[in-house]
Amino acid sequence: MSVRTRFAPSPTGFLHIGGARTALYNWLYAKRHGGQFILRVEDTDAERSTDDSMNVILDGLKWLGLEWDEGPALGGNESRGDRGPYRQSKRVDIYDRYLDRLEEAGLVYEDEGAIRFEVPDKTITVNDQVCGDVSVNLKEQGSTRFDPETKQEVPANPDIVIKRPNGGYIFHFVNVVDDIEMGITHVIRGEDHLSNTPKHLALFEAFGVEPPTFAHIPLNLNQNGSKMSKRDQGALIHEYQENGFLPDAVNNYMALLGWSGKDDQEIFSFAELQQRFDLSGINKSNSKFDYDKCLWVNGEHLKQLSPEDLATASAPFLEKAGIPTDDARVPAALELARERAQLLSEVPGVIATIFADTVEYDDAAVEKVVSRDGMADVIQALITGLEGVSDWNADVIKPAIGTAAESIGAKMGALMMPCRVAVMGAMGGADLVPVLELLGKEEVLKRLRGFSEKV
RNA sequence: GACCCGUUCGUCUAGCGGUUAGGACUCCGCCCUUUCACGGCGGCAACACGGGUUCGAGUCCCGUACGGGUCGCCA
Repeated sequence: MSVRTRFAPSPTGFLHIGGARTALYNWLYAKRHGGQFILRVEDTDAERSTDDSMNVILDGLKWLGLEWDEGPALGGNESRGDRGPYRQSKRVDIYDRYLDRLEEAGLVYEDEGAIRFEVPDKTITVNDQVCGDVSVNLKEQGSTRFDPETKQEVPANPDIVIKRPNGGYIFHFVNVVDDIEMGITHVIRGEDHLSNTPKHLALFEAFGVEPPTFAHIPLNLNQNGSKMSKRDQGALIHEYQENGFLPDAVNNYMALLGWSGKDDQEIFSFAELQQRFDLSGINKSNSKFDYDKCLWVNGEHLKQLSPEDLATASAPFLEKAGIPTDDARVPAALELARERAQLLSEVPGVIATIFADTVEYDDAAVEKVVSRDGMADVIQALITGLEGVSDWNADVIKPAIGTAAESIGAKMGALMMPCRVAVMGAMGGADLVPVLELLGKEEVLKRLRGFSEKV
């Protein structure tokens, strides 16, 4: 039987990193085993669900490259796949049919207008692929309830509500019905659902259906050790896109948060993840999100990007910074930028000066250079030395700076930083000599002369 | 509070009875670069605690502590 996994988000208006990671694991598992990845939108709570909030999630999945074989189509009501519809709000007739079956079997009853499913009084064991066997008796466990207000145990009805008085169906019921109807073979979901799973198993049994394989993955926590909320840094997928992360880098980092390839490899291409990912590599304990490491992973992916992909990925950020993407110097500039940027959003900052009409001087950097003795001579030597360069390319420029240094009895190193600040405006940035080449002789001399007035 | 899951450097992790407990991020040195980075090398830093089992426990068992989760007519 072919593997079928699903991601079943509730349309909240955000694609959260926890949800995205769950989607990733389901996607990888399905692809690894040549199966299908299904997207199903759990919008039974009509008041909270809008098309817009659903589309945010769909957009996020598409950005990550987690395309679904079956599910709703972006922006509209069309869907692909023959087991739809893939939005629970459109599946009410199916749920009605399944409820009829439970009624015929005498397993449900009415309670103050709601419909309850009577759970069996016996031990139910979840054979979880990550957590092992977990056993519980729902009748015993659910016979009391903790009241957070009074902090006391109060009597409770262990039978689960599956339909509201207003006719709306409840998560546990629709989740199981849809997994049956959609032929889901493997349920990979957050560990917060582990305690719900015995209820789901009871429903599978009531329908006489063999349940899917379950794998509950550990949760991602924030730096404080509590569940990531949308306010935490790195929590929302669309922010990764805006901040200049590469989708594959985000996938890479998410995979690492809870899964290990069991060797020392940390950087995985998307294709490698598909090859390597397996449930046996999922670890049991919750992890804390580390933004710094996520940045590092992104930087590594940036280095490995082909020149073409780098250009494509950088384009929106260059445009936002006013750098013309059709400038012939852009490819060379991007090569200079990639090795010192961790985010695409940092790329323009590294190379902007190449395309600028005027230099933006960093006051601290200028101060540091200008305060040195003999700086006027240094700048003048640079001007004179570079004026004499006829064939303007890096191989000639660099020795010319050395010669200029000799002319005033200085070492070349003593000229590099002043030259950098004079021409680029700051102590940091892209490799100096290639920048000089890209800038062109005329512009470099113009900047040096302009700077000499500051000295 | 009851039930469930977990616990190796600050963080992500390797380890599946015998290891100088390995790697990565971060941080700090040094080297390379006659600039900024990259890179290379090195350093700091961990088996929650207490009992067992065993010739021998990070690895197995039981407690305790701590963390997380669930206990809805949310998903």
